Amino acid sequence: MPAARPPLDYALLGLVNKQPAAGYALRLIFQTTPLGMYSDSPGSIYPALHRLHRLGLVAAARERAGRRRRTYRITPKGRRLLRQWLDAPLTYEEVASGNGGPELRLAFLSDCVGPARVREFLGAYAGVLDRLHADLTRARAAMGAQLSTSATIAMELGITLTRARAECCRGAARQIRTAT
Amino acid sequence: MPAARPPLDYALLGLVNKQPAAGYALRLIFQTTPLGMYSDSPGSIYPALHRLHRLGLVAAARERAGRRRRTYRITPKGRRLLRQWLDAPLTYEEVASGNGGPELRLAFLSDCVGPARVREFLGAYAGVLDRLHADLTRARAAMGAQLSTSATIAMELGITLTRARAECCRGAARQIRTAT
DNA sequence: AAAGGCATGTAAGGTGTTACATGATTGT
DNA sequence: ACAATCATGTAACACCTTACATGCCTTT
Repeated sequence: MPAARPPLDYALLGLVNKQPAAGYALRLIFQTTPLGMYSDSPGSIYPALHRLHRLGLVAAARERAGRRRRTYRITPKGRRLLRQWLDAPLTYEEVASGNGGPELRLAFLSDCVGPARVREFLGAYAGVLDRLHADLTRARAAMGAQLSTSATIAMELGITLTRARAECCRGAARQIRTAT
Repeated sequence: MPAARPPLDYALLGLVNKQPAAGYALRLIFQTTPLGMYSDSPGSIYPALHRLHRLGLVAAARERAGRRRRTYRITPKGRRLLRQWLDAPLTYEEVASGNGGPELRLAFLSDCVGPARVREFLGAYAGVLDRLHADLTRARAAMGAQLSTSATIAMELGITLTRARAECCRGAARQIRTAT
């Protein structure tokens, strides 16, 4: 199996999979959507596209007409890697780490798999979130009174949002179920 | 003003500010609390402590009795930097970037400032979240139908959680207000 | 013709990750 | 004595950030 790539690579791969695009257009997407958590600066996007190209995950094409521009599209190899990343089971660590990994995968899921898999993913996500919620609740009980006021608030915030996230996932999964 | 430090440095600074601790104990904290979003591996914690020491933000002390261990405590200079980081106004970018910056600051806030400032921070956070919520809602409307099913779900998830976060903040702020 | 946005690129520096390595202390 | 845990450290590598740099195209 190929080596794991950084999140930015998967974000780019997912975007060019949906539709071929140039670096600048991808930067704009990062600036104007909730994907804003990723870089958006030329110093990270262009090197990332170069290494995706070097790895054979995307193909580059110069455009003749108009502006000097390099359009990238995904290759079969890139599509395989993307698919593999999307198919990987959700781990507790991935969810607990709190980087947007699961959401990123969710964003691209429908471009590669059917609604059944999306529903399964949402169910798994909700399940892991339940476990995380239980652990956080336990941790809060253990730390109890030694937390400061604002630390307690931060903790409660984390717990509440974990629960809300799980409920959102279940709600979305139900909608998919009824729509199928 | 001193240069901005990476999030891990502030996390460590906030922890040793509350109570002096050794590297290993700090690692355990990262492993067992919602701070788990930060490293926890020896290869990141120890170098981070070394550079905090080099910068004069923490002081190190070998323990004579028992295990070979190096306990770190915050210095006045470190406390100033921590305070400055906590006092900095919340920016839209900090909130939108979606790394846990605001929550990290919140976690340590009560160790340095009074409840009035905590309340103010929560209010500001809620306000920025409202703006972010409006922008996300607008972005969803703009992208509209060109999103896939799962991408729509991811988008809705982000919007819903942004709102939930704002409500949590307001709820917490109210509790502080009544408790004062 | 000038200005502003489009479009890409690179270099330096710091930082996180992974893997490896060492040794002391405690428990059994 | 042995194992597990405590406790720290380093080296290689890839990555991101920042800053700088270039030039074309479109608009005014």
